[in-house]
Amino acid sequence: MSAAMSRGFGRSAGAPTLEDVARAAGVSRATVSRVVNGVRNVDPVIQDAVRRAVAATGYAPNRAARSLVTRRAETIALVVSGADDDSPSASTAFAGRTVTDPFFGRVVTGVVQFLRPRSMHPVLMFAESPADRDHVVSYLRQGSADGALVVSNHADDPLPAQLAAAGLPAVVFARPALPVPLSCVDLDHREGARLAAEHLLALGRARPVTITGPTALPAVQERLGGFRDTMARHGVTAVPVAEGGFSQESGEAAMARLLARHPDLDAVFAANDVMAQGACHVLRDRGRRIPEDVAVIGFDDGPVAASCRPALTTVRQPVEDMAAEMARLLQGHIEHPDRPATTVVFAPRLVLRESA
Amino acid sequence: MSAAMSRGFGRSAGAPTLEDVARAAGVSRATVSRVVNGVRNVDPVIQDAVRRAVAATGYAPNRAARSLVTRRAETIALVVSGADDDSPSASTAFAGRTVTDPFFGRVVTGVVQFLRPRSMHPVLMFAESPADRDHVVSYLRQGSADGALVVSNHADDPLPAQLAAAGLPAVVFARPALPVPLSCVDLDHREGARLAAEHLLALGRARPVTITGPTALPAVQERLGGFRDTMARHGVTAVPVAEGGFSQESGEAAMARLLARHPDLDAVFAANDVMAQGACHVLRDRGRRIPEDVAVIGFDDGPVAASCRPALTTVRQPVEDMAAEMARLLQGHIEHPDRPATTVVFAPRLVLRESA
DNA sequence: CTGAAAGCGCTAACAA
DNA sequence: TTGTTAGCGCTTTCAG
Repeated sequence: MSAAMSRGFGRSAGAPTLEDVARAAGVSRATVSRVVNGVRNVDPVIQDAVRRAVAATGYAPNRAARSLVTRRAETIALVVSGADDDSPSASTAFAGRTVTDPFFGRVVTGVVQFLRPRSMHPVLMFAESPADRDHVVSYLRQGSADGALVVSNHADDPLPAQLAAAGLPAVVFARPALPVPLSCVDLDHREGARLAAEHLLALGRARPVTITGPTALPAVQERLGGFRDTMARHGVTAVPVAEGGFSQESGEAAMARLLARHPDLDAVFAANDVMAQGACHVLRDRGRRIPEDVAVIGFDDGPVAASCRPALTTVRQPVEDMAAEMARLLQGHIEHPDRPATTVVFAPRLVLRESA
Repeated sequence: MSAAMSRGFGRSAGAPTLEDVARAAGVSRATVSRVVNGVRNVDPVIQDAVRRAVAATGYAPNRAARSLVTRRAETIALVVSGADDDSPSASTAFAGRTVTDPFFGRVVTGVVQFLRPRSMHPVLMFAESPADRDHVVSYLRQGSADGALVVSNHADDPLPAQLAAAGLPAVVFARPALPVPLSCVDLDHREGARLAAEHLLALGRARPVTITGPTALPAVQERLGGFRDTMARHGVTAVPVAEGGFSQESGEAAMARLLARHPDLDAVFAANDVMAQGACHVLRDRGRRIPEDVAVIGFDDGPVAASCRPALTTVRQPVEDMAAEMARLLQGHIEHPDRPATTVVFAPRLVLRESA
């Protein structure tokens, strides 16, 4: 018996390997591998012996070694792709806005909901500069992740196109401004706006205004279009608009402008809950009662909607479901590389609370 | 020239390997490896040739292969470890609460702040059941990640102990209820509570009450202790207490109870901002003006603190800095396995806004 | 049904 | 300074 063997399982330090388990069970590496990976055609008796040996040695398969041969990382990247940030503090500020955004938390929730049962976990990445985007691409090309889930908060984010060009599996949240040959999940924004408009109309409001998000976003355009069209169809031809940036401050500013120009407004449709909340603050400060004097409807139904006062009536976007669907689509593309890109559109729902 | 070689770089499909680059540059694999990894002692001229070949072939180093030999995943796990969930919907509900919690977003922000410059990315994991925790441990033992950053929201989370027992590098956010030989970052909770108490005292409030978090948490105990001690030192001997669960609803309920028993209260110190917000709602509904009739102070200084009305005066916890420090500590433990565990305590700061 | 053997792509001694 | 070589631990034909 060699010195090495007399040391026990052949290694004094380091984790036990297949080799160690094989020796302990008195079989070959191949057999242990088959048992560990649940491949059929293994004698139950041997199977048992192997399992015992695995437990005895405390064996854990080495992921790198496995990936090297299977060519699968069993990991996917969840990329938050923001606008290019030109500010000097870019490196420290980065996606703080986004990460703190409850919307992001809901996306994570949905993605994890799908991944967890499959024992997979997302790698979080932020891309806000050309260098970041290249990094994401090379991360995937290195095989560190099998595919990417992209959530952009910028209208013409170049990342989806880069990913598509590199032939990497990816799925996008919300249809990009420029069409890209990638699968994506989206909401029927027009329908959401219609829901809001009809509710306001049913409430008898005839002087509505709307606070939009950055108009470069297709989603923003559709919400605006859907709202106006529905109002027009019911005889309300002019709907004053103020553009916001999805932040509470921008919502406050937009509301203030709208109030100055249209003091007689009786309803507000904001492109997201956070801006709606900002609008509520301004409205209250100006002495308007909500919903008596002014009805307010938000969009998203994020955590703030229920926790602010008055609680927000809003158009719910099933973000968790959408995110889970993204993960499902991505898995499909990873397993079937030539599956064509598809778009899955979700239906919004009006959630009635106190503000309208 | 062989058929294989005439096909170009030797492979009709698959990503280019070191071998391909070496051939294109007319050098050995080892040299290419040195250039790619920035190792010195390589002739500048050759270095250039290699770089050119890398660009020409579109080479990207295979992470699995590298990890296999370096024994480093260059990845760390960010684990959100919740209480065991017994509800039937556990698998779908999981850490939704936590992920949507802005606190979590701040942790991610801080961790990424440290990791990003190092081109590393965190893998998100949730652990809420014994099975989940075992999974986290085996994930690390497989070498999928080099270490773990643990954020528990449960007093006696067994995960830190499991990690320590397995000898895996890990750092914990907030000192665990049971001492564990792991590094951790924490806040000086007593000091934070002292800050709040002194401010209330300076405001002339003499009938304060406090809404705590789950009292099993050491942090909660210290905030309570610090608040009471400071009050006592200034002659306020009895401070009514109501226990909450960190949620807005629990804050509302606690406030209602307190109000019923002590209608003459003139100040509230809540263990977090969310409960403080809930308290404000109840106070307002009962006709109390804030801060004129009742001064309210929260804890954390999360996103809600600034966005609710009245904006919350609160004790700021530098979560981002703490999270970044966690990552830094973890890196130290990964690179120097026998470095002893340490605890880094951060100082809180009082942020004055409108509520007190 | 099981074992032997050939790599996956890369790094790191060790030679030259 | 550069090349040669030996694996890292695993999966997977291919024989038996």
